Amino acid sequence: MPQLNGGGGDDLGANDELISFKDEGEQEEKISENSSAERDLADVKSSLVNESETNQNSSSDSEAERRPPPRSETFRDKSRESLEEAAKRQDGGLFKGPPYPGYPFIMIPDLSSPYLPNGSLSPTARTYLQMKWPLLDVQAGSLQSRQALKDARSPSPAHIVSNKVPVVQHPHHVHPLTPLITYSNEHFTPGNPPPHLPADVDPKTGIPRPPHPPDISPYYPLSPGTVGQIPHPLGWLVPQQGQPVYPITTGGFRHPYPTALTVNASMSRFPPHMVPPHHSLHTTGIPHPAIVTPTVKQESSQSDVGSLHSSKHQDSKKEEEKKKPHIKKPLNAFMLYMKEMRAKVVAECTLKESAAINQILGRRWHALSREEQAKYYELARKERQLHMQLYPGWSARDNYVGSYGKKKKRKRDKQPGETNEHSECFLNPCLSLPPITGEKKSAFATYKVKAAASAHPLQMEAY
DNA sequence: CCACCTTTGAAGCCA
DNA sequence: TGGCTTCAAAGGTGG
Repeated sequence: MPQLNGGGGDDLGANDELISFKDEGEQEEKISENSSAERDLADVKSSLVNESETNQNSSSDSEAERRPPPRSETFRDKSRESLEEAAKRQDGGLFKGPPYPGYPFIMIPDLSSPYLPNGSLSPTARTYLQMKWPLLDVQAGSLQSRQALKDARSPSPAHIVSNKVPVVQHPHHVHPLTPLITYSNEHFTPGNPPPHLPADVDPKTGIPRPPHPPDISPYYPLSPGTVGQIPHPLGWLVPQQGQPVYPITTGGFRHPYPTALTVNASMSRFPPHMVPPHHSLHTTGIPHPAIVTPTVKQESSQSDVGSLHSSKHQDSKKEEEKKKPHIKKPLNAFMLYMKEMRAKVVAECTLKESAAINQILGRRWHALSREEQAKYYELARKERQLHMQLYPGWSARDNYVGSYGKKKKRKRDKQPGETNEHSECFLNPCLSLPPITGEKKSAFATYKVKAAASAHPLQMEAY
């Protein structure tokens, strides 16, 4: 059941993602913490040639073996524990951060008071809240009531508001949708704001500013100066460009649903009834990029080509497909990571082939610390929530074979250890990466179920 | 022109 | 319930 049911209550911690973290072992954690991304790539570049040999000799160093199966229970226990501890800490004084650095979702035990006693925003809180705020807004949106009702932890609507107000009023905050709208504003038409939107457009960026409710002062102060006062919490997402709030994407990080996020931005500012239903049009009337109309998506009806179908039938089919636009799946954490890092890897490794890049990215993904991965997990969770908001009736099943006329993806008939890495490695040392696909997948499948047992309501219902 | 490759994660499907 | 499959992005490659 794709319905969002627990989005409101999981705000504190995205437990599903918490348990999604691969317990890579403390040893590897330390290693990854000590290694910067750049160094990682450098390592990949410089040592991968030998690494393939090393891996052969020391199979124990393989990804799969180095990382024991996720200990979801322990992990969750730690999470709860640290949550409580974090709460104590916040009560007691300076918010010093989580006792378990690897569990960033519990950094902010109380969103209603993300500030330090001196009034400043806790750095960690700041970082988290910028990812959190959109969710708060979402909460206040269409799902607010039912989520609040469903999850006892979820604050009442009043609380939601009260949560939101102090947060958004903070003078140093950045756009609450920052994490989500860092992808693209390419669909914004600065001079032509949606009719329902107030013509409050940032003169410099052309980004429509959210309205400032009379009872809420500067809701999302997007003035560049303000935004620039603090480091962008999602610098990992935001290319260092002139537009910190809506950095674009060329090349690197084009969001799957830039307009969706824009919609979310709008949604966050508008009452639930204004939230667009699950159709392909954004509130601005611009088709949602996550929605690929069959005419654009070549693969939609290619199976019909050469068949005996009449053009009439094809036309009707096209019409049918037009009526049912293809809504893409929300990106998962790794996909988001790939989007961000691809350009960098391409630049550093002088590679262009995505298969090769993805291998590197996959490796780097595993080298990320939990904190770093947590950002992407959290963002992915936001993505899913937003996606559910935008397309309440959508299900991944809709994109399954047959439902959209897509061809069946070819089966992967390679054996687990049988990759073409060697040939590619010959061409490029960056590609000497250990094959870890099968093991990881099954490992994930295994712990996923465990995760479900203790997952937050969002996933609990799915299982 | 389009499937394939390659990665991880989410979710669907099936026994 | 567990395991497998599909899809999401990306862009070069090859049939």
